[in-house]
Amino acid sequence: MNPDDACPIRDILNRFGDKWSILVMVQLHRHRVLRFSAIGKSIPDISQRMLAVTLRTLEADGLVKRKVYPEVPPRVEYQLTTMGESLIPLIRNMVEWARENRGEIIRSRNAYEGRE
Amino acid sequence: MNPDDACPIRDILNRFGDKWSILVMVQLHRHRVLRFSAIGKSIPDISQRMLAVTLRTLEADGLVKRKVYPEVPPRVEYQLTTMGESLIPLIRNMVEWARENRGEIIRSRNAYEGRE
DNA sequence: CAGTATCCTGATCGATACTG
DNA sequence: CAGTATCGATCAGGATACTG
Repeated sequence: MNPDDACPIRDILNRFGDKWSILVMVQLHRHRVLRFSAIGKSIPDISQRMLAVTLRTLEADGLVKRKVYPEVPPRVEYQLTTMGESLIPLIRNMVEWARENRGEIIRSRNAYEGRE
Repeated sequence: MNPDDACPIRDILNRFGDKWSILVMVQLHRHRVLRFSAIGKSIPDISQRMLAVTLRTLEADGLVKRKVYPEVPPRVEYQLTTMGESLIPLIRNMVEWARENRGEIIRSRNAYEGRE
């Protein structure tokens, strides 16, 4: 009843409400481990900047682990942490819900447009 | 072609990534039915404008039903649609996850700050 | 009461160029 | 390869005032 009940979600969920975080996490989950450039290829329309920013944020939150190999040329590998993996089932549920309801939402939007 | 067309999750989830949609839906779920001003009171820091905008979007998407009573002064009641209700369990899971992991995320953020 | 209409600010995001 | 730096555009969101 207290609005604070939903407050933790605001802080946390806002991170995944951004444009790329969920997409990056899904790719990392699918491939287990990916290099920077490989994530970029798996998400063709993400810019280098936004990929870096997104990975930095996910890393800071402890959802993604970053491992640097001291080689030349440099190699950096990313993978989900245990906490990051624990979020995957929830993301999957959301995707599933979106798939099931997308048609109705689109229809509703069109109807709403037409009624004014 | 818009990438949102190909990726249902981006189109749908972006709506709930905004600042107020989830909070409004949670309030409507808890009270079953609420008037405009009552939602505002249950979410003290939402502006009148953002409440109206959020409700309009949720209504357009078919997640919230709006009922106007032809009275003076006007009375308008909002409640979740069936589709809106179907989203509540997923939101609850997200809130639950956020509660369980919030501590670790905060600690991770602090550690990340300190390491550079 | 239940909203609109304006105006404005800060954040988000993208393009481009550059680097260890 | 794996980034960072800089700039500019776009947009979500807030403050305030007004209305049927």
